Amino acid sequence: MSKDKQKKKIYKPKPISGFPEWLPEYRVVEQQWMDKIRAVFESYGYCSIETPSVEELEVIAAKGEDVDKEIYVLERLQADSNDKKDARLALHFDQTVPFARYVGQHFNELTFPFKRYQMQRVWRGERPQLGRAREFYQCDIDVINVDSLPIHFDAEVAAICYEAMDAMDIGRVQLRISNRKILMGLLAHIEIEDSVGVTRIIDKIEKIGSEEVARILKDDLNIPSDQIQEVLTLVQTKDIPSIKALNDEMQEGIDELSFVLNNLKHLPDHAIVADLSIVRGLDYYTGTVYETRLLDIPEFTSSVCSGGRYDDLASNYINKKLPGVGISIGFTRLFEVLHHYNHIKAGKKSPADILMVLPSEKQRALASDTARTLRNRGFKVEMYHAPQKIGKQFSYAEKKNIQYVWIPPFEEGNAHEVKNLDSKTQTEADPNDWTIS
RNA sequence: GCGGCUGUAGCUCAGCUGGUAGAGCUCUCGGUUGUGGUCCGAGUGGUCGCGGGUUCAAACCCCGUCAGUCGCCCCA
Repeated sequence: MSKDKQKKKIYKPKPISGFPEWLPEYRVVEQQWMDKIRAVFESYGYCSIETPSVEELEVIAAKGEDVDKEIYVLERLQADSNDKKDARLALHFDQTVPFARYVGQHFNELTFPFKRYQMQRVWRGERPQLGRAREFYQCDIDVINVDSLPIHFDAEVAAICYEAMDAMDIGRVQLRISNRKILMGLLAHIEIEDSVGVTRIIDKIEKIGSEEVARILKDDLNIPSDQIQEVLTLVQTKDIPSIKALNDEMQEGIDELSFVLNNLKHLPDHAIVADLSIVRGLDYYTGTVYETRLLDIPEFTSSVCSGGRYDDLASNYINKKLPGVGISIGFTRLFEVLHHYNHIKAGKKSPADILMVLPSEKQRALASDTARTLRNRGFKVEMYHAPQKIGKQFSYAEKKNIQYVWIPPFEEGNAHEVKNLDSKTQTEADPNDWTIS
């Protein structure tokens, strides 16, 4: 062994911005949350599917040029010069598009209405910020049907997502619900052409205020003042039944939204609110739209759970009309934001219930047998890795948040003992009938 | 992709108007014989983001570059 001073070249590890990872004590919480979401989704009979991380670029890019710049494409480091260009693969940037493709592809094998959930990572090449990553988990739940889909599903998916978030102990959340037909109906009635442009500005009303919205609509889009007033008045109305429909589209939107709200009456008061300023950009949404706020973290104003209804998302892939409605829980966003504001209590660093002390090499077989007995009885038991000083073994248990330290007899004929590190009590114990008290 | 701010130990940071690096926490070991969190002691750990320039001398000044971060666009 030479004592050379020359150091090994170390590549200094650093986090990759936008690609979050967690220490064990937070990862365990992340998994618990996912389990809870899954349990709630399944309690309503939604099944799980998983699609590949990649889709053909053509499938993904179908959504429009605006998202193009956010798409990561997959490429081998040394691509052959004769690789086909038209079969490029790209990482999916949401789960709705892959879902639509999936339904189109497996149409004949699925039972409709098809209700599924999907909890996977998605990738977007954006500038990362708090609550905005480049690789993140979404928990999508959608229902899709042939020809038409009953409106009560619009209420059901909202109720499911509320229940799922409520199960995670993340404080109060509020779903804000709107129906695009109401605003679009008005815009059509007053003959505003650029509905996409208008809705995009309206979407910012809470962030920049109604005066600023009015100014932009006037200065940038040349909308007449009286029309702006009409739009702003509508968008700030909280009392849906009081709205006067100016055409069929508006009436339809009002009816649908009222129905959805009525079907969510069983939820707590703060949980659901109508908000006509929610329009969700220029998406494929055609009716109900949702956003969700964390009421206990007012500093964070972005939505943590959004979605809506779409008329025929899969029409690109199959010659059928397949309307659907769905919501996506922004899992990583939720987790990151709550972690940032210290709303997440760290979990245990180890899943083990018990640390089995290894008194000496001679007692390894005994310790190992005892551990096996306890495992067979359902306990999670970690064997200490070396016959080191007992103090060291205790401090290891302490550091890993393992509550019980099991001490096998140091000498034959003596009793086993267990110490509870929380209560500091130590008692004799039999591995065949000991229980956590 | 565009604009503001920031890059010193694993983490949080100090380092005065340029004189070749420090603290706290973490981590490792020790404070004797079979018992953890506290306390005490010691130790490991830094091409001062990277490259160039000015200077006798640069963590500090200048230029460039990269990265991070906040805001915008957009969105979960």
